Amino acid sequence: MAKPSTTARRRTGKESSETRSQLVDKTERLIVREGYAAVTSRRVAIEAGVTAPLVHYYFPSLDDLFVAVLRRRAEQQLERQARMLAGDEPLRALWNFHRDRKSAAFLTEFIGLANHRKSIRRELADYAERFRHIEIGAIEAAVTDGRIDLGGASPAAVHVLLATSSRGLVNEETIGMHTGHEEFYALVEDLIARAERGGRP
Amino acid sequence: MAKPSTTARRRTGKESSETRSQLVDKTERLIVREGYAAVTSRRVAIEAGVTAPLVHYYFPSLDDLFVAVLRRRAEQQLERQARMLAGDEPLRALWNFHRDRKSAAFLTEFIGLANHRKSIRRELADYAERFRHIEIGAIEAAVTDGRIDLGGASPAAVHVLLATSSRGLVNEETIGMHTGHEEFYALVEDLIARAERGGRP
DNA sequence: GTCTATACTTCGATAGAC
DNA sequence: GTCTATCGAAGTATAGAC
Repeated sequence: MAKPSTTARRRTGKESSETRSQLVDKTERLIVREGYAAVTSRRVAIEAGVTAPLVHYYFPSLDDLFVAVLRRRAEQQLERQARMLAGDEPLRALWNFHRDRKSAAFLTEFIGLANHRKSIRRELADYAERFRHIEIGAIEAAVTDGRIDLGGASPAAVHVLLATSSRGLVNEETIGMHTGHEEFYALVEDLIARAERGGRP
Repeated sequence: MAKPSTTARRRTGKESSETRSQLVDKTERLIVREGYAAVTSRRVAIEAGVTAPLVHYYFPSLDDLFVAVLRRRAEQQLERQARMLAGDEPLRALWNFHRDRKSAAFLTEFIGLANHRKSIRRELADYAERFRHIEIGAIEAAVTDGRIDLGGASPAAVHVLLATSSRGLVNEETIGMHTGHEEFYALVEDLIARAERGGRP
């Protein structure tokens, strides 16, 4: 992959532009379906039915485009997350939230991107920490209210368990792995059911 | 990234070649340090101190190079795995084995690669399933022998938990996330200690 | 077995017309 | 706001000399 430049530009499209929004749409699709390496200004342009220079008009560098995709998706997910956590069963809600295939694929690609692009790493880590703090807070609140009982386990630890394993499972399924998955799902179901009916073993 | 060709070649370097081995070495390093997107025939050639066409002499396409790297690493890991599982504490051994930063980074990159390259997907899934079956077998044997007690949990489920969460934790650490990690490590330590001293809660 | 030379493609990005 | 035209760099891969 060629090195992106860091030069500033004079003209840049407005955030409110419909075309700009379309470019972000198509890029997000491309990332989820074919991976971040499939994202080139030419390819995005074709998908959106415009020309490559127009992509650079809105996003001077490809990193700017990646960051825009990340921000939009993260803000949407923060809203979904808030609705999700409003319910009465935070553990089950979280588990289903993280098991979403598109979310897992999206996050996997951005972790890969972040591994060698500093500007994306900072942005991704900030968002991911925000999500985590909110979700841990929801679990803690449910424990305090007596709605769930983790049997003494730390809410933070339980959250890390659900978040990392769900992503891992989806990754494995994507490449065709299945061994142990059914058993693991049963284990998580059991843990959630146990916590939500009061923590008796 | 440009499309690799699938054309066959007439001449190809021998597996025993020292140069070939160096190319696989440098590529592995590159993948772990900078990600699979950093692997190009020119870049690998520079790292190994040879010319780009020589890379194509040994590996007609870049996919062939990736597969060679995967196979060599997997075979080395199968040997390490066997030594690891020969000990008396299979759960702790597995946990440390999977927590290895290089292994986690390597696997993360290949999962990303496998998501959009069929030949690599098959190869990776086959190896990963081999690893998993062997490790589940070791856990099952320890349960049967009475060396550990999982409290009724499935060995397969426990293995999936350790394997996926360890990889996820390393990924998160790499981009600078830490929230909940300490608590999660404590949780896993507790689970392992409990299982290895006989399963009492 | 290794290298030079090179064909050909695609990339990110820019200038400037419309 | 969108386009055509284009630059220079980098990509995969091959042919053929040594």
